Amino acid sequence: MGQIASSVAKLHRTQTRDREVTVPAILAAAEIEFATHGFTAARTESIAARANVVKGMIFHYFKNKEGLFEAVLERAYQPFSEALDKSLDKNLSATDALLTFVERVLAAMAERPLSPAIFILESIQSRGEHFRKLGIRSFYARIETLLRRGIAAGEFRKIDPWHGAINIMGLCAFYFCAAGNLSQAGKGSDPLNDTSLKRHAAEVLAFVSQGVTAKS
Amino acid sequence: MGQIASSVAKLHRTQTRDREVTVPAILAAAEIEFATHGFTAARTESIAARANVVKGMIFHYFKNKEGLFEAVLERAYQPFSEALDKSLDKNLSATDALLTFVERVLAAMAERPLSPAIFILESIQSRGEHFRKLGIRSFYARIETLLRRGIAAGEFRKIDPWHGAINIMGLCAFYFCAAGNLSQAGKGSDPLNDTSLKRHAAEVLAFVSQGVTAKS
DNA sequence: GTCTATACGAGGATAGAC
DNA sequence: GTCTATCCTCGTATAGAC
Repeated sequence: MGQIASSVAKLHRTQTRDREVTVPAILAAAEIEFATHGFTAARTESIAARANVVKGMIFHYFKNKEGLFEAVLERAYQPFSEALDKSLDKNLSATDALLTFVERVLAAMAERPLSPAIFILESIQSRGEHFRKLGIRSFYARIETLLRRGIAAGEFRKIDPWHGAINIMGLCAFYFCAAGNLSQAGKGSDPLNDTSLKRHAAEVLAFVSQGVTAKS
Repeated sequence: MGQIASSVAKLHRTQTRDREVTVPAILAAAEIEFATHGFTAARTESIAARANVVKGMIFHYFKNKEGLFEAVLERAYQPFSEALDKSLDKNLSATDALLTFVERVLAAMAERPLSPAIFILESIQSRGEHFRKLGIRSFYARIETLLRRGIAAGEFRKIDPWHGAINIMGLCAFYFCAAGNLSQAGKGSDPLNDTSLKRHAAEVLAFVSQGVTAKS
């Protein structure tokens, strides 16, 4: 066998990359693809290319496109769920618990700027079954409970806790979803760079703080 | 020619429906389709079926899918643009102008509950060229100007006008985008019925009002 | 202006070698 | 586990009759 045939054989030889490399690579690539295109418009081929694997691997590890999507959703939801857990466990006043929560949510979004888009896309496309599995229902319900506690304690004004929870999440998330346009519509600086994100966090915290607390 | 052949001929005969019927029907159907699926995942076949016309009509009147999409975007944007125009023209205090604007935006969204989703989807999928044509840039810029005026007058606290504009739009729009899930995640009542929408409007107005005005 | 029929490409998913 | 090759469906867009 000559050198040419040998290197062709090399090209075709199975690369040894185990699950622990391939799966995270696919998940990371899929998050980008789903977050920018939504479920249907996302292309498995693009995901595979970005993850630097072959398309078949997606079906090997996740059965089908939907299985991959659910894995991505679950992975994206975890930081938010944890943010809520951590903020409620401690014995904080309602105000402090809420602001801590918002801070953590914003930090989670800053670390994963695409995750808000995934949830919004899922919401708009109304494939709500996925959300039920993730326990989104209880997510909002727990924010509601926190708000109710603050109202009862006289710390918050008499907002509707359900709408309050939505509005607070909206303040955090909308910026990230609109960032694509904002970068064109707005100023020169990238809305997702560190400086912009810090300012966003500060602005939202101030807005929430002043928006929900009772006038003294 | 027998009766059977005659009625076949009737079935195939051109229906006389002019542009003034067909075009609005297509636009309305397309708004629903694009708002729930986004540009790529939207199906011209579904749009045609919903509009009760034949698929070819879409290409006849709008050249291609993208032409239809732009027409839908333009149609969806108008009410928001008008809401801003009307609120700024009058000689109102910054506070009154802002609250009037928010009220009008919310009314426009209530009337067209899918329009926020269209803009968010457009934003996420970053086809920003469309936005530039619509003048979204100046849209946000004009809200900024209004906020700056209120800050200068001492009516608003020292928020960042750029983030303030985004946050205010986020408070209005997020609810509509999340409505799909909210209906499952939340209470029994439909988040888009009259009662829910009125409450949303009231909650957002209160949140904005208290969130931006300077403490006296 | 409205219809039918169809070309044409894209993309999800599978088979089977290594 | 990884790769190539391929099947098959679906969806945009066009051609051309009426």
